[in-house]
Amino acid sequence: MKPTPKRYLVTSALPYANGPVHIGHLAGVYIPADIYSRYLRLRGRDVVFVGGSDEHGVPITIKARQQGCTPQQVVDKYHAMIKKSFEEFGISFDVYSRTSSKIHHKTAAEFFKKLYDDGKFIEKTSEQYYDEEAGQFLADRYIVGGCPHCGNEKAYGDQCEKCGSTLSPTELINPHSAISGSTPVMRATSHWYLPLDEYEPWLKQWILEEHKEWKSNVYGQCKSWLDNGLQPRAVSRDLDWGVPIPVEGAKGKVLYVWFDAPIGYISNTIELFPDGWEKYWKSEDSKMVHFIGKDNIVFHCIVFPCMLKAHGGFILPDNVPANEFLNLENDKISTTRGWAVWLHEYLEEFPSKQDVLRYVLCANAPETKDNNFTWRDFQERNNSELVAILGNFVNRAMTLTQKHFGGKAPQPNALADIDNAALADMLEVKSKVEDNLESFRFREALREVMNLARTGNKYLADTEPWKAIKTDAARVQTILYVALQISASLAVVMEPFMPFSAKKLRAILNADSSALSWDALGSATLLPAGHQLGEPALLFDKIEDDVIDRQLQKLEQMKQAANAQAYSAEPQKELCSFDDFQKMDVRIVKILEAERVPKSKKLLKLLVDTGLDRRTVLSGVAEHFDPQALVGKQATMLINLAPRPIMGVESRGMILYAEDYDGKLLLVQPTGEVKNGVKVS
RNA sequence: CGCGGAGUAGAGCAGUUGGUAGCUCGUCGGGCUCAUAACCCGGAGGUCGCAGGUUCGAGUCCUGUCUCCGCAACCA
Repeated sequence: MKPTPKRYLVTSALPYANGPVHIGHLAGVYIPADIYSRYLRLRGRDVVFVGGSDEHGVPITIKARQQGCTPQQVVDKYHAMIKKSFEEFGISFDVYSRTSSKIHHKTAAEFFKKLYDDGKFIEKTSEQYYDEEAGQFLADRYIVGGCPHCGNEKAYGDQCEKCGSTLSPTELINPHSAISGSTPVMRATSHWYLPLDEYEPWLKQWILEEHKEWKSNVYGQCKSWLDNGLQPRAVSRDLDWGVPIPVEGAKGKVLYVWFDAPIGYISNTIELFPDGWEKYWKSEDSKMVHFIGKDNIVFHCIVFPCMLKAHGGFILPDNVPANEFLNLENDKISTTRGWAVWLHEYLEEFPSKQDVLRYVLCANAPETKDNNFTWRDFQERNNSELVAILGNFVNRAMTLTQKHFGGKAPQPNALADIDNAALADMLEVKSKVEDNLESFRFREALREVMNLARTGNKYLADTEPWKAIKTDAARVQTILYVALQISASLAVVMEPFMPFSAKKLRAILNADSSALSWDALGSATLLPAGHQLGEPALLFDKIEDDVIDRQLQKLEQMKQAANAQAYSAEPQKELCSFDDFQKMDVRIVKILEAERVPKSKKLLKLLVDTGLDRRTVLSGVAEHFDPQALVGKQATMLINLAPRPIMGVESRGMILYAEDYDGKLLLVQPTGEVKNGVKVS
């Protein structure tokens, strides 16, 4: 067992400031990080919880171009939105800053300079595509062209999404810039690289040997990268938005965001403690924990530690409890497809229900695997857990005390076994919650909180004070005293998870947080006899079906709106001659048989009657059609396309489909049945 | 055979070092009536993706296999 650290440095992934934050961000990163930080503070530990917006990188410049504003305006807008959302949800950052800040630019530049001066980088020159019209080098993703493998016209510079093959920009046929549409030219540019490969032996020792306790998803992911061998990574880019490279001859170059962003953790700590930041970052008795999502594992477990190591003098993360992803209604959360629950909108529709969402997202957090958020589950957990178990218990204890003892905690008498058992359970909750939180098992910790409320309900059901009051008021004094102690303990233990409701409960109990300290959690004297309780109120309210139905409708509408908005008819291709057209022999054919090609995801093997012969055609549409649904249908086919073997089967022609805006495929058919083999011209 | 993660009751999820399969919701039956038709007890429901193997004993370890998710442009 390691000694208790002197201080903690808790970081949470910097959200990218090109959009608002949604429930996935909250569940994966910010709620666990906040619970952890709040818990540590309650235990009196020295903790600094660092957050901030990541505001550099190409996508922000693209967004600015699209919206006709400056990148700074884009990040100003989203930074403000994101920051506000976090505040409203009680994410208790000690500092929430941004990477466009002066301090960050200075810190990141100095960090780079130190590594540069110490000779930690290697410099390489390469040829890259340059967009002369936009006046900038193009990231792979922003070069579009024909896929050399499948002929897809809209393949990206790094990958063709149609056939799935990995590409490099130079392979594209007729490449053009996604920014200006112009044809890019090759131009030489030099960049600095961080030779990650040189750190491999050290990383293997540090992670694979010394951090076997990391979560399996994190450890496994790291092991995979290390086993595959690391490559040097460019730390600079040709771009005008970011932290300028602070060396001679680097005009027009900025730090690559992956290098720049994690330094934001340091910058933001400096902003908070200009004089005292170093002890958090450079003292071996500090413990650093990074809260991130699974997509960020490589940066926080491999790249950033290498940067810190190369720089020297910094501590390394003690743990990186990365979460998996949260799905929404069985579908991947996606900004572009409009499939998300945005925090700022949630608060408009569920005012002062931050804790309900905090509760649901923590109880169902994707700690070990991707999980699913559904509005029905949200309603269910609110109604049958928060309302029926937690809120109801507190309310029972309160109303009984109100009714029989004028709202004052009664004097307890001799404790029976059942009282002692309840108090013992209550005391145990403290160590259970602590153990779980220390090892990042947040959902389990939260379950212990709810179990305490369940214990309370059972205690009341077993002791039946409403009956006992008729015969033995002295006994009821003890019972309600115990029930009130459990309520008070709940107020304490809820605090990290549901800070708003904890505060409300303290008001109901008329006790402040100094009386209800974490150290006193589980104590049988949290509310002394004679203590005057506050005004009774309900902790949580039921959520009705119609409210949930409205959310479901809204999601559906957003999705459709996003799809419709994303659609615009493609521009006309360059002119072709009548001769070119005449070369194509397009016919109406009938599909006779259809079956899936074994081992393939997308391919269907079709037998068609062309009127001339019967032949086999392959079609990459298995994800869109049930083979049987195609049998017997007429279709339009290019019959003189050069035969081509695909996965060992020769395809002789191509069936034509119309692709709707939402990606759905439709057969192209004549409006009535015609003879097989008639020409389309 | 690219790599990693995951596949456990109707649904959503736990199962830390191998030792009689759990939790929440739902469902069925009973109890209670202080409580936001809330609470408490009990029952039914799983061959732990599939097939082998190691072991006295495996959801838990090993091998093979199927399915889903993710994978260093961006994205938690």
